Amino acid sequence: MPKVKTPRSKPVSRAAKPKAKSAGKTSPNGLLKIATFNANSIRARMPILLNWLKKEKPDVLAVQETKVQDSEFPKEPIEQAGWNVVFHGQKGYNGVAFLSQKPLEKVDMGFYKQAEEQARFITGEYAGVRLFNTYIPQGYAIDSEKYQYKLRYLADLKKYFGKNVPNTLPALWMGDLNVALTEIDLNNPKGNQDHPCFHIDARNALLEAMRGKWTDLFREKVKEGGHYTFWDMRFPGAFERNAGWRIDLILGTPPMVGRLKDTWIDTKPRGMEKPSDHTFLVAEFSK
DNA sequence: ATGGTCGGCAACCGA
Repeated sequence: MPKVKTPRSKPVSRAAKPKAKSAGKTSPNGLLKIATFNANSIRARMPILLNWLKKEKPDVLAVQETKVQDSEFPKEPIEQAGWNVVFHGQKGYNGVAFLSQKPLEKVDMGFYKQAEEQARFITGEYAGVRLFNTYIPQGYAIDSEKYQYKLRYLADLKKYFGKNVPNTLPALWMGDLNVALTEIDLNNPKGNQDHPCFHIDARNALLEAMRGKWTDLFREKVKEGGHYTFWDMRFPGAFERNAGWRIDLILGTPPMVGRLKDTWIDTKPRGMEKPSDHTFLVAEFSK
């Protein structure tokens, strides 16, 4: 297959933009800045997380795979750094959180009853925008029960959104969706037809959950491939070769598509501390 | 690359 060799730092990187947004805690450009990050353990990623917040000052950061039960969640260092935080997790696996400048309102831990599903979903409202933060099951293998669980989870979310999110509501659905929607959203589409994150049933399940309601905001602005948010750590040099996947997404309802000003994948935090396998995705909206 | 590396947590599971 043709290898898409895109230098990670070139397009859509923060470095290419004028640096005028660094003073004060609130973005001086007056935009609503929303971000998402799969931390793969929030405790292991605390330095990179706090550095990033200090530098980027988003209004809200959605975090997935916190991998910590609520009693062990590192609430104090986050609050001492000046951020509000709500979270829900379980021991060792999954777990989601919102870090925000102002407290979120109407926070709800989930629509499911089981602990695992609850640890994959959190919602709240910020500045009149309803936010959904999900960690979609990875699926393990397409012939496994875990894959069926993934498809079911996406089908259940579709129902939930159908009931709770009218298209006129300003809303964002973000997180680790664990699905690359099209061939340009992963480095090796031909070799991953049967991968649980690219298999046609997973793609269709996410498309179905999105249909008529949710727009992939990064793809709305950036039409070329080669921009990824995840690189599998098990493949040596995956990051350097840009052998990645765009599976972390920020989706918006029509009002938020209209308000979208900019969106980018931040490659700069890598190397600051221990590297992680996912990186930050950001979107800015008019208020 | 039919591989390998992390993180959690204490033997392997999950990504």
